[in-house]
Amino acid sequence: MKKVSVFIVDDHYMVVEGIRSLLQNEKDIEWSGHATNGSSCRAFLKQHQPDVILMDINLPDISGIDLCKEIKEKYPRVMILGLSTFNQFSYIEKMMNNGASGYVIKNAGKEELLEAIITVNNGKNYLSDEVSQTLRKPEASGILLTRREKEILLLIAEGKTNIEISRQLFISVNTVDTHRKNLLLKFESKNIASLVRKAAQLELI
Amino acid sequence: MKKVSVFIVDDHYMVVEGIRSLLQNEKDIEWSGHATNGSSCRAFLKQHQPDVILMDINLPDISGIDLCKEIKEKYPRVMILGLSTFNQFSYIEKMMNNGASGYVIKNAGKEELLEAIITVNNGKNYLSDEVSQTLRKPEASGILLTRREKEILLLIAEGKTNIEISRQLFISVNTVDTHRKNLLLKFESKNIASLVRKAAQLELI
DNA sequence: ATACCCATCCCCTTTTTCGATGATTTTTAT
DNA sequence: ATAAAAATCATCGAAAAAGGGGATGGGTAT
Repeated sequence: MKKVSVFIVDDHYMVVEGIRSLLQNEKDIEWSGHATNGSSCRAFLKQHQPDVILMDINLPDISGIDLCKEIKEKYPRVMILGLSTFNQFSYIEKMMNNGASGYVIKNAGKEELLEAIITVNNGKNYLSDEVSQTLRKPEASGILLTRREKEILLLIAEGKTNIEISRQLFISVNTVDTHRKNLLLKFESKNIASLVRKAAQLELI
Repeated sequence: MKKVSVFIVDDHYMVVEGIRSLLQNEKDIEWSGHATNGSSCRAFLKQHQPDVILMDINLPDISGIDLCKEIKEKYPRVMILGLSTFNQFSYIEKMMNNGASGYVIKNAGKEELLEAIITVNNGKNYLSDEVSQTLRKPEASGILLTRREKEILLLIAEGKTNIEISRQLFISVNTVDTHRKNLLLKFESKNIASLVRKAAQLELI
């Protein structure tokens, strides 16, 4: 069986070093290299395409979420594993929506990391129990938001007014207002302040 | 010269592995062990006292900030180096106030880490340029609120209206309104949604 | 003593949100 | 294919917040 080549993008030297150390003696894994930011990652990919990229969400020059999308558009055969300190719903969701095949938290052990790499290399998705549990979290808290509602919740939390949101999404102010009202209902909040706080506590924003 | 024994407390396995890998061939350093949470760290310290502890700020069972204080009270001779993903004023400040001798960001390289360990082991403080730069501008990350403003911020985030707040605090609605305006100014927010989000992200509410 | 910050209070106008309903079209799921 | 869910648009009035002024005492630190 051919070795799986792994490339890592993470600005935290200690994490890169840790993963290198974890993987270096694995016979099925080939260390392809690493980058500490988005642009050097792009430069590397022009020369080589690894099988799997481990990608941190927080990079100095670009969000790992955007970089993920960009890479999947150019090199769809490269599998991407999100990598982050945070087991946070919004991050995981965005990475998966942007084409990532899995998501691993940095406290994962060697076995989990290996399993994740092998799994996504075989074209399947990998989410650890912990992560997929987090993906189900909004249900657990009893608040199920639609795609549009999540989108609008984010914009509200950024401080956008209804009119600004309506322009940005090319919909009527009335529609934005309706979504806003539905959000207030779902969060059992009587105003935006308490809504934003609850959303922040559920780590939805 | 006696080797410096180093113990690490971090719940991120990959970081522990990375640091171990970085330090394992250093002749001046002795790997003392690691813990992934506060309680196993306490248990270890009852048996052995390393020269230096590398301590993550975000631990599952206790904040590294509190743990730092606790350890320095019991074992003042143990030197503590804060370790975090974040170059954030409030964290650095709290760690140093609780007895840490230094603070290292996880993207630090081998040389910096070594220098930090050696320096704090000699009883001196170590702050990287990056970190001490952050410490010099408190306004950058920390918004200074007055007592009353904090109080009112909390009530706003709970969804109270100005009138409700005024009744609760036995002050005029106008006063509450003024505080609200000042909060918006200080947070550079144009409405409550963005204010609450920023406050939540700074963990003020 | 004299600035300075804080907390308090007041007025005004414009903009936005909230609350209550109703309805149509588009998507999604079974 | 059909039913359910989501997204869309709308009107109305009341309430609240945003944005702009200005003003008064009470500590407190130099």
